[in-house]
Parts: sequence; structure tokens; C-alpha cells
Amino acid sequence: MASKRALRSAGAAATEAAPKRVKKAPAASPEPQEPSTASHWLFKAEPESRLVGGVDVKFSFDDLKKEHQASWDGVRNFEARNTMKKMNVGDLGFFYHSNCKTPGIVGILKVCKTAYPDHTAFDKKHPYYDPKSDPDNPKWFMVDVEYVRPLKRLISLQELKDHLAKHGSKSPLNEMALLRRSRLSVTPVRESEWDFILKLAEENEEEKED
DNA sequence: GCCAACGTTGGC
DNA sequence: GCCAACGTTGGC
Repeated sequence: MASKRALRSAGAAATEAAPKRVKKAPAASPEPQEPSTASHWLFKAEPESRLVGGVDVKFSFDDLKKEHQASWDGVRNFEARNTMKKMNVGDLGFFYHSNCKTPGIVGILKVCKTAYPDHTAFDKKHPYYDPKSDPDNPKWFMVDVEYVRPLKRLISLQELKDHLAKHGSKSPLNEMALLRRSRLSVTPVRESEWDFILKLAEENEEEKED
């Protein structure tokens, strides 16, 4: 079961070997930036089947709806991990479908448990196993999320990009992490971005105009 | 299936 | 601690 979460990220490849390097892990910096005032987030998952290490990573918004609740495991990127550590119970997030026909935001979820160790990193059999993480000193964390509701319509990546291209620095999406840091699987969402996208989703496709 | 962007690793 | 090589993300 703990395997269908659709999360991945750079560096997941727990390449064997390299026993030489035993340094202290300075890579995991504390990350000073903004205080943890943000309370909206974006989570990427893959709605279409794809095998990683023999395990299907598919996890769609419908899957979350069915399961009602899920552990967001499998994140193997420091920045994304740090982002998850800032989350609070009750925070809302967008559910984003990636690596699929029409990538985009499809729904809303809620954080229902703050960050705790991602046990899939301890499991040798798991595709996201990381020998550098152990129960006494966990390297990777996950949060639990629960289904809230779908958006009234899908807000595609293309639509967000188009808006940005059209309005440039005047767009509320100008600094959106999804667009600027496209490879992060978990990102913060600013209030202005959150509000704008929610509003977009309420509009019809035709009247969305500019 | 290609490949640009970019994060990570590890030699030096 | 730099940076080239490498591996992954994820749109197209």
C-alpha cells in the first residue's frame, strides 16, 4: 500500500556504492527564508500509471477522494521536505496532476498531520528506500492530507503560463513557485496566488478572457 | 520518447 | 567549496 503515492523527486536514486563519503550532510540546510506564515501549498502527484522499481506511483485526486486520507510519502528533495515541515494542521493545498495528458490543478486538500518521518525511506524493498535515512535519524518526512473538494474546473499549467506570459510582472502568478521552480514536487502558494487561482476556477473557460 | 532545466553527487 | 558529470523531473 505505501507505494501508490505519486511523489518523486531528484536524488531519489539511492545509488549504491560511494561508501567513502561519510560526511555530515551539510546539504540539508535549515533554510532561513520567509517565516512560516504561509498556509497554502501545492502538491504534485501523477494520475497515470507508471512503474518505479516495480511499483506503480499513480496517485490521482480521485484516489485521494476514495481513500479520503493519505500520507504524502516519497518526497526526496530537501527543499520540498523543508516545505512540508512548515505545514500546519488545517492548511489547505492544491492537488496538481503532473506527468499526464493535461497537467494542472484539479482540487483542494487539507493537511491533517504535521511532518513526521517517512518510513518508506527505511524500507529496503521500497523504491524510495534511502540508505542514508534511518529511524534514529530520519532524513525524509511526510505529512498526511485529506480530501476536501475538486475545483470547479481544471486549471491547467498552460492556462497559468498563458496568464503569466500575457501579464508579465503584473500577473499575480509572477513569482509562483509552480512556474518558477517547476521541478519541486511540493511548493508554497502565496495568498494572492491562492485567491487568484480559486477565482479563476469559478469562471467559465470562455469568460476567462485575460 | 525526447530533452531542457535543474538538483545532487563527489572529485579535486 | 567549486563545478563537471550525472540523474531526475516533467512538459511537450
